Amino acid sequence: MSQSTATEFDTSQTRSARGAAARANIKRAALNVLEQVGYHKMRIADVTREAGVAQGLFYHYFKDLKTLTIEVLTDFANPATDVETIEKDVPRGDWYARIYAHNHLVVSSYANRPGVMRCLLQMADEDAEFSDLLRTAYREQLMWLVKLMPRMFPGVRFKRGQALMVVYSLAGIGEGLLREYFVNNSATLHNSKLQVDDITELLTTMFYRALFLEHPPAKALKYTRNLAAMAGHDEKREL
Amino acid sequence: MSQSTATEFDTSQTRSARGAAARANIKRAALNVLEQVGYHKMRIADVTREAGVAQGLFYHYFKDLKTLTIEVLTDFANPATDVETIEKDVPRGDWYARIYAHNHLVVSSYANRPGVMRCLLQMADEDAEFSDLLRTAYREQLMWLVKLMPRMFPGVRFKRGQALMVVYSLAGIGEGLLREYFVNNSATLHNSKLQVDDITELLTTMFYRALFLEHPPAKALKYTRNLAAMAGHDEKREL
DNA sequence: ATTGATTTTGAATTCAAATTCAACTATTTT
DNA sequence: AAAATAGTTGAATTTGAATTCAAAATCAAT
Repeated sequence: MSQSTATEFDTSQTRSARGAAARANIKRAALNVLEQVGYHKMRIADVTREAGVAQGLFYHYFKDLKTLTIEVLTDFANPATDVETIEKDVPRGDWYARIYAHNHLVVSSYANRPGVMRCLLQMADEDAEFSDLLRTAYREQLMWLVKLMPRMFPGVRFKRGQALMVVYSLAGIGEGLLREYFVNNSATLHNSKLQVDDITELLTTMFYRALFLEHPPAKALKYTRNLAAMAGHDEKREL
Repeated sequence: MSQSTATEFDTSQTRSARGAAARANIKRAALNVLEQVGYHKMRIADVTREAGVAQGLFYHYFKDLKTLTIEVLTDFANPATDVETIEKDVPRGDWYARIYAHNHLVVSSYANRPGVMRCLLQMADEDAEFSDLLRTAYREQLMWLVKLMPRMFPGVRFKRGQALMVVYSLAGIGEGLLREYFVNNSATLHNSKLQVDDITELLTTMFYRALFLEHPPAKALKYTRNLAAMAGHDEKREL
């Protein structure tokens, strides 16, 4: 419910520029604390210490930690939802590039702010309203593909809701891996020292393969080009 | 740290069958509470009320909520990790059936105890040791496939760690969908009224497609047979 | 430079929930 | 059936953190 941008006034909010700055300062501090310790371990004292203000000031600007956190996380997540921006450099009809662009945004977010990404999940798990917000945004992101599926594959007579289910399953390709790689910092996965680009490429490749039953065009690939030969199902090689 | 099975004695644990029963009763109650309200909202009073005992009794058997929860969740998750059992009905070399069997277990768990599945994630997020436990088990599950990849696809020269990354990305196919479908009870997804079997089939199909660049054998399919035609990338149909 | 509004402080208070424990009950042993 | 041991109760206490608030500091306007 609370609004998205930084400087507005809403009864309990700021009356002057000074106040707005103080309020923003607390939000900045909160983002740091969230990144470091996560939502459940965060305390009001942590935030005010990080902000360098007295504990009581917190209540001048925010109702409670949850309200503050939701506001901070909403600010953080909002830019990510603008499909226009995401696809701005994508050539028309270049599906690989299009999927890549979407994935790149997510992978970057995980790479840059793993702690905050973790908090998005924590808060979605905590608060139904915030959960809806995120899930709706997520679904919107997927809808362009869902709507296209019937035209993309005119030979398929999709069942009710089936295209959506397919896209959701595809969209999951990244989640587990990114969490394991960036949030949990899995030593096993970090054995293969990968950059954001490599990971994005991997996810996009797998997505593309499941969607089109084709490996993406070789010219677009670096890290996964060698996987083009990963195909066919040789009955003779069992076990 | 704490051990897995129900009836042992470990200083603070039971000295008689009666005690063992009381202890088990509290665990049973805890599982119910976890299913209903989740870990973060669970209170000791909730558990003892559900168990029908006084609050003080809790401390006779458990150190704190976290210890109890980890024990309960470990009991819950353990049966799921036995690869032998999972694959017992799978014909040798039937990859579709093999992947299906693994997926079926996960989908069933989500369908039967969505709340507890949610708690697994909550606790993994909360406690590093438990997180390691789950993640290690998860990785072990994936390893059979990882180890097989080089023989499966002799034409591919895998880079260091690449097979693992590929398998992790595939394994993620289900996660987001299952969470959305069962934990969040997404109205949008529930539009297509699906059974456990259908969902398992969908996930398996997508997994199979990304892995082999082939649609699974039609005879194995019901819900996703129509998706076989979802293939090829027709350059002419843009937008 | 005085006034009035806004911001800031930090110690005191409140609060929800965990934790303790002395007394009580049930069961087993001798 | 008395004694010893184990299990159980629930009211009283402790804990840790949120919340309040009277007083102090800052700032903008006249």
